[in-house]
Order: sequence, then structure tokens, then C-alpha cells
Amino acid sequence: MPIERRPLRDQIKREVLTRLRRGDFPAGQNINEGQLAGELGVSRTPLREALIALEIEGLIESQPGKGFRFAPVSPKEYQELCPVVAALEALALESSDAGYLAETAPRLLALATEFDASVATQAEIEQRDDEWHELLLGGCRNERLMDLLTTLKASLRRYVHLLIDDETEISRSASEHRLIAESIIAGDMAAAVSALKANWTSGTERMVEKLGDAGV
Amino acid sequence: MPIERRPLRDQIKREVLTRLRRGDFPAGQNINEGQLAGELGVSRTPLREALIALEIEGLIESQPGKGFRFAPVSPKEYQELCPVVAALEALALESSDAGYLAETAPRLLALATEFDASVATQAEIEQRDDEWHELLLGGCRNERLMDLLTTLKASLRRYVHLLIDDETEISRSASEHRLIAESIIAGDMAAAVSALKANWTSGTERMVEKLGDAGV
DNA sequence: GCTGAGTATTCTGAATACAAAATTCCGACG
DNA sequence: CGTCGGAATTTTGTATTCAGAATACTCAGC
Repeated sequence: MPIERRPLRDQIKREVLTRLRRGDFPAGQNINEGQLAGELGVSRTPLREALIALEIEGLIESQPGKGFRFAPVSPKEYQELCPVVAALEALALESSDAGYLAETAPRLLALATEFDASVATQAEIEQRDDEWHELLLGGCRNERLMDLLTTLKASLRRYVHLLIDDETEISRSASEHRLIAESIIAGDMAAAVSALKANWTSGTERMVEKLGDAGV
Repeated sequence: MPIERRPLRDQIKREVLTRLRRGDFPAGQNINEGQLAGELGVSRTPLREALIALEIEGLIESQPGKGFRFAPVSPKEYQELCPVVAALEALALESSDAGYLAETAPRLLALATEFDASVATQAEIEQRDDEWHELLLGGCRNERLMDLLTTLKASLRRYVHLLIDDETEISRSASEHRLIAESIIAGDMAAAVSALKANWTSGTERMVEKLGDAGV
């Protein structure tokens, strides 16, 4: 039994990520290293290492002399990130194992339909959407690509919860998912890929509006 | 005049990157923090911060308790990275400013033609190729995308120099560049995008062969 | 009451210190 | 001659310390 031994910086990074996802840290808030290190029960050294890793991944920013802060949200970032994720998920789908897709598509369709009907909390909705995309792309064997997608989506997640408070967004997303699944079942990969891209780009205008309203 | 003040970790990262590009560090070699810190005249703390940043970017690996090592090269990584870069450069080209492209295409064509004729050292060839792609995508205003491409290409660069020792590779690359430029001039962006993708994928099989030969 | 200089405090960035784990060295034993 | 065990050494991972920059505070002066 290989006992898991992970460096402290990794555990810290994971913990900060989960807290970020929980919404514990307001976007744009600057980070007091001493305080946060104290809360986590570690010294500043591994905490800073974790923060630097998160900075490279785009979730944290730093200014020389001023320290770190959680990256603020902006329409610009969302607009930049969405097409990148869309392109990479499209690539992942294109390079997926055909057998896996054939096998999985029916479940994807079922999940999308069921999702449409169910009423759930915001957190559940986010999780369901994540799981659906995870299942969709589970046949992609390009590890580097999947890792990249994971980190990019972590940046996007901060925006998604701004978007899906709307009932219409949920049903729109569900119908887009159905379209993707149906295209795969029909064997039309080109249609599936473009439907997937549409799924990522469809929310952009509304998001930009909302962020504009929020005065961010 | 804003005086530039960069954190030590950034300068270290830059220095390690240039040394990597020069080929000072054999791929797979593990890193002695104390020794490297001494060479650079800094303490281990900012050096480790730089190494962690490079690890996230994929140029360095780490094993718990064993420290860092420069990421080894492998056919797998090359095969995984190439389509990702291809997809992202394609996206960058698609989302480029049309005016910029119209203005730049003739120069791109000229450079590609001239490149074909010139004989140069390996380093020059690499640099020319980089500059050509940089010019091609200079009209893309998606900063996040361009940053991502920069880091991914840094990982790829370690492979390129294995590939371009061959005379035929050079002329093939030049003709691919010409095709891209000509497609843009003709206004056929779809053709330009697919030619760009071809430019990135064309070397894959040969690379895999060579890496296999090298016994890596 | 506001402003602004000057001081005190806090915080970051970097160096150093330390404990634990990994590696190397070396000799005994088969 | 190889190899196994164990001490000696190196190296990593984390904590602590320190210097300097940034921020907050105080209190004249207007």
C-alpha cells in the first residue's frame, strides 16, 4: 500500500482552491500571507509556493511589493477564456476514443434530459454541469490537454455561478447538452463539436452584460 | 519614468528559461537547489519559487522528497502538445484582426520565401520560425491565449531542435508557411487555418521516429 | 476640519536555520 | 566479487528571522 505523501504546498493549493470554489474569498481581495498561513496552520513558505502556483494558473495575481490578491473578475477575462476552453474541449472531443463515445453518448443524453427536469441548488447545478463535461471528455487520452482544461475551467468557474442563477440559462444549457449527445449518437462528430463550441460561447453576451451591470 | 522592479523569482525564472533554451540543462537532469542557487547568486527561497512556476508551466517536474528535475522529453509529450498548440494557434489566427492580417500577409509571404533560400544555423532557424509565427499571430488581442501559447511553445521548443537538423524539414516548413500566407492573401481564412494546423502536425510522425531512435 | 510631514506599525521579499528524508559511502559478510 | 546493513553526508521541505518597502497613524500647521 503506497502511503500518499504530498508536499505541503500541494495540500495548501488544494485547500485554497476548494475555499475559492466555496466562495470564501471575494474576487479582488488581497491576501494577507501571515493571516492565511495562520488559519491553515502552516508557515508562510509553503503558502507562498502554493500562491505562486495559483498565480501561474491565473487564479491569483501579484504586484511587486504589494503581495498577492485573488484575481478580480472582468468581462475581458471571461471573453478571452471562453473561446480557449471551447477550442480545447472541441479538440478533446475530436481526439476522443470512438468506442468510448458510442458507449457513453446514451448516458450523456439521459443525464442532459434528466438535468432539464430537476430543480437543484446552484452548487448542484455547477457540479452536474462539470460532471457532464467530464463524462463527455472522459475518452480523451491527452493528459496534458485534460490538465490544461482543468486549470482553465477553474478560472472560468468563478464566472459560471454569476451566470446560472437564471432559470432560462439552465434549460438552455440542458438543451445544448442534448444536442451534443444526439449528434454523437447520430455519428455526426462535426455537429457535436460545433454544438460543444456553441455551448461555451452562448453565455458570453449575457455574462458581459451582467458583469457590466455589477460594475466590475 | 517608472523604474522597473521585478521580484527575484521572475528574474530567476527568466534566467533558467534562457539557459534551458541554450541547452545548458540536459532534459531529465535533476536539479540541486543549493548548487543552482549558488551559481545564480541567490538563496534557495526565490529559486524554489521560480522552479515551482516552471513546474506548473510544464518544463520542470518534481517528486516529493526527491526535489525537482528538468522534464524529460518523450514522444508522448510531443504528441500531446502539438495538437493543443495547433488548435490554439488556429484559434488565435481565426480571432485575429482582419486589417492586421491583410497588412501583414505580404511580409509573411516574403519572409517565408526568403527563409527557404537562406542557409542558417540551427539557432537562427528556430528564431526565424518563432518570429514568423509571432508576426502571423500579432493581430490576436486575446492576451490570455497568447500567454498560454507562449508557455506551451516553451515546452515544445525542446523538441524542435531535434527536428530541424534535417534540410528537408526546413524547406517543408518554408513551403507550409508560404501556403498559409498565400491563403490569407487570397482571403481564404479556412484554408489558412487548416494550413496552420498542418504546419504543426506535419512533423509529428518523424519526431516520434527520431525520439524512438534516440531511445528516449 | 483638512492636509501633510514624520513616525510607528505591518507586511512582503529574501535569506538563513533546522528537522527529516534520501543518498552515498564503507566495511562486514556470504 | 557482489551485496547487505548502517553510519555519515547531502538534500529537500518547512519554519524562522531579517531588511526594507508599504501602509497606517499622529499631530502640527493652516
